[in-house]
Amino acid sequence: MRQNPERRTALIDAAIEVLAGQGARGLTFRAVDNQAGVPIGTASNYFANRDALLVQAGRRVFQRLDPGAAVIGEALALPRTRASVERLMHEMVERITGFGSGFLAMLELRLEATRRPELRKVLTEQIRENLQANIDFHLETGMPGDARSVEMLYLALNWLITEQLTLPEVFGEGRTKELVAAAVDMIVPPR
Amino acid sequence: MRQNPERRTALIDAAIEVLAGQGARGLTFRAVDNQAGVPIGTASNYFANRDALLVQAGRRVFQRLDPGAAVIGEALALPRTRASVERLMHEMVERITGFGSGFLAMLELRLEATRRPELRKVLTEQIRENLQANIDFHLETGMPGDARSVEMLYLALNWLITEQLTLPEVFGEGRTKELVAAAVDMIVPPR
DNA sequence: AACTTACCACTACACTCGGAGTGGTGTCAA
DNA sequence: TTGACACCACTCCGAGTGTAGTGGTAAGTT
Repeated sequence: MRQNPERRTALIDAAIEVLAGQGARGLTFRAVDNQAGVPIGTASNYFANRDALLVQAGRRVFQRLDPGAAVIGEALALPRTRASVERLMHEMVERITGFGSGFLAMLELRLEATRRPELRKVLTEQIRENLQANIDFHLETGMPGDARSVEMLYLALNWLITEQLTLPEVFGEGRTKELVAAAVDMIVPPR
Repeated sequence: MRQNPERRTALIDAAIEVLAGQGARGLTFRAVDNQAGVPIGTASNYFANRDALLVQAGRRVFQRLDPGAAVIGEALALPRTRASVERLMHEMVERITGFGSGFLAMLELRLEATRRPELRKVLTEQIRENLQANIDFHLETGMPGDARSVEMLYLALNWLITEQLTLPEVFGEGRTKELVAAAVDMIVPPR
């Protein structure tokens, strides 16, 4: 088992691209090697089997989807109004949509998790943490809305992103902003 | 190309189960044959190729997810209140969750649609119709809320179902009812 | 009633493809 | 000099597709 960390990360990122681009069906060691531009057989050396690759991809996706400190800092400077929440939600949707392959890979992984208990455990943990962090941040900053509001935004916006990434013509990409705004308007109480 | 319609339907339904159970990766003619309990090679005789099978599965899922006339009739007899909407939404979530393999298959198909224009066309069409029918029904019956409310419920409840079917421990299955109720409370205006 | 046509279930198989894994060699750095 | 890793070649194996072929059955025809 090889240990070069940069190379390992590069392989995992390649796996994410493969997952998004070719689906779980296309995720093979060879495909990862090709995507990463390394010689055939390399991924074999870094991951004991396909399962290990999936689990590590599962962790990595969330790591990359996380907002940076910059976004957090910016949020702290905003007034505690519904308009700010709207802005933050737009930002989040933009950010995630911008890393579309990450979100699609996560969807693929969710479906895989149906059949792989270990992967399910990892994803559940990551998502719970993520959601809880969002709730805590929201409450601590004193933005309008409670924990329930955050959960609802989580639900609505996740499917909005899913829709726009998988079947963009259902709503039309132009309606994204409008729908985000509507979600916030309905879910977050005015202040 | 064989034409026996019952058998064809049985094969497509088998394909849906395979999609849900083993993912797009596992969807092969052989797997479908096994699932349907017919001799190996049968699916080959009914579908020109894997694509055709996917597209037909795409249509079938929606056919089976459709509420029957019974549900429609029941809805018409309800008072035009938020409580009724809540009840209808519970019913819908129950119904879809009850055909979990159908919903999961649809998710798999969505992801496949990313790479298959024809499948994307079929799914987009089905979903637009479906959503529009929901909106029309809602408006015509005079239930509280407008088109926007229906879209929001669509967003939130779809992801709720996704969450419960793929990573049930994130929220816990026990919270489904509560979350549906919360969604309706926030999204549908009181009347 | 015998014949014919058509359809379909079922079987078998040839052929291809692609992946997994392994062992070996070269290379660089400690 | 030794160990770790990149790179490469090669083999084994399983799976899947598509097709050709066989037998049976039902309906229609003369």
